[in-house]
Amino acid sequence: MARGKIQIKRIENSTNRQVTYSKRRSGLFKKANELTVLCDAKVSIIMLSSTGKLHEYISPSVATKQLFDQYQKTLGIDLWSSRYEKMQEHLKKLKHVNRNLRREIRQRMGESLNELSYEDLHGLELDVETSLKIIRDRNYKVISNQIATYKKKLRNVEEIHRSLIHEFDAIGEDSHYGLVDNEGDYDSVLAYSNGDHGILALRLQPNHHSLHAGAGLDLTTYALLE
Amino acid sequence: MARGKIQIKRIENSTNRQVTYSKRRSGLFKKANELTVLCDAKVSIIMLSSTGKLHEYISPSVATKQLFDQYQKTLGIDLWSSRYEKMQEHLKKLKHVNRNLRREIRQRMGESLNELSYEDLHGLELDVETSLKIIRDRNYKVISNQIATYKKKLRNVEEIHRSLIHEFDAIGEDSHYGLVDNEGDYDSVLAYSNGDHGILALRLQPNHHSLHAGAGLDLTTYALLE
DNA sequence: AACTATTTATAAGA
DNA sequence: TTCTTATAAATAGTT
Repeated sequence: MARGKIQIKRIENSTNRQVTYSKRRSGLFKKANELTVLCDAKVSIIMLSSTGKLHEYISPSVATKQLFDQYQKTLGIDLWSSRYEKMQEHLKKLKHVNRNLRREIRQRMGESLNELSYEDLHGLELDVETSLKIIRDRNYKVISNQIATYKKKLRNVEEIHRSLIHEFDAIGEDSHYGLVDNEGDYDSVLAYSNGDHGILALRLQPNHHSLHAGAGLDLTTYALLE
Repeated sequence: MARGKIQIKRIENSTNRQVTYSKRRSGLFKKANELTVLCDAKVSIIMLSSTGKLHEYISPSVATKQLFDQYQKTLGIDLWSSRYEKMQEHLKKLKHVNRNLRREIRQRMGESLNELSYEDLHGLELDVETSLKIIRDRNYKVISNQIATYKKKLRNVEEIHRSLIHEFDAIGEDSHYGLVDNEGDYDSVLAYSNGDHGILALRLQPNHHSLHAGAGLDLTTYALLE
């Protein structure tokens, strides 16, 4: 545009290209700024040079995001926002659900009961009662399974023990005392397994025990099983 | 730039502003295109006029999104994606929390107990027992408050009734029979209020009642109160 | 980065 | 809007 007309085509000389890029870029930005001021417009320019460098112009008082938002809104293009909004909705719903879940737990724990009507409060009581019953049954089953396993193990060991004694007697040896010590251990295991009669009773009449008595019994049982 | 210099400041005349916007816009786009070709650059221009109209220039062979992606990548600027990622993280966390909350509720209801260790199962039992106790106490309190209110109301009515009878007796009239019928209603209300002795007993020894007996009692009480 | 001859953009008017 | 045109501004090539 001066000292000779140029063809609008790629400048092959890399240095020249760089220089022209720099000059024209500032020219473009200046024009953009004038336009912004003169016409009260919002302008965003993003440029990437052939060498990968990035430059941008953005009208004063306009956030790039804001302009892009309007851009999308105007063109109806899904750049990101529709996905973004869907996510936001999803988030909102999840938060709401979580709030409700928390409230339900709190109420099942006996908090925030003021919010409940008579009917709901009563329903909650029945519900928690049922739940407790189920949990107790489960607990009983787990414990009695354990005990059954121990009993079975015990019977096996006793069997082996008896056959060993039988063998020893048949041979007529006197290495007997060492085994008597072990027999003491078997007895204590037997004592544990006898404990389940009490638990069985608990199950058959679970509601005749006070809460703490029941809890205490279970605690003891656990201690025995470990 | 011709036929007189102008100040770079907002053009107040709306028509002139529009015209200038249009002219300069095409000028800017032309320059942008020249820059694109001459320097092998990628350019995106987005403009919003003061009237809200949007125009854009985008270098041939460059998708806007692609350019924005590079823009973000190059500058590391949070256009959307970092916020998007944060949201996604947030969502993930919420979902996780949600899952846990649901599991807790299920377990408090006696489901999915397989996942629990002995200790946890036992802890859960104790926990639900405690919760049930709290809920029962609360239930009792609500009910007894209601009963107290009814009693108070009843006393008022009785008071009025007595004074009425008194007045009638003093006057020596014989409009007595009609009131006897009403007295029957008062008695039945009295019967309700006496029901709370049973609930009091429940509270004092709440664990001596079977679950279903307790529930039944509460149901009856509600029926009476309604 | 500065200069400047020339091209280009454009303000005002039609 | 578009065209015209006098003039301001941009800039290619040079230093």
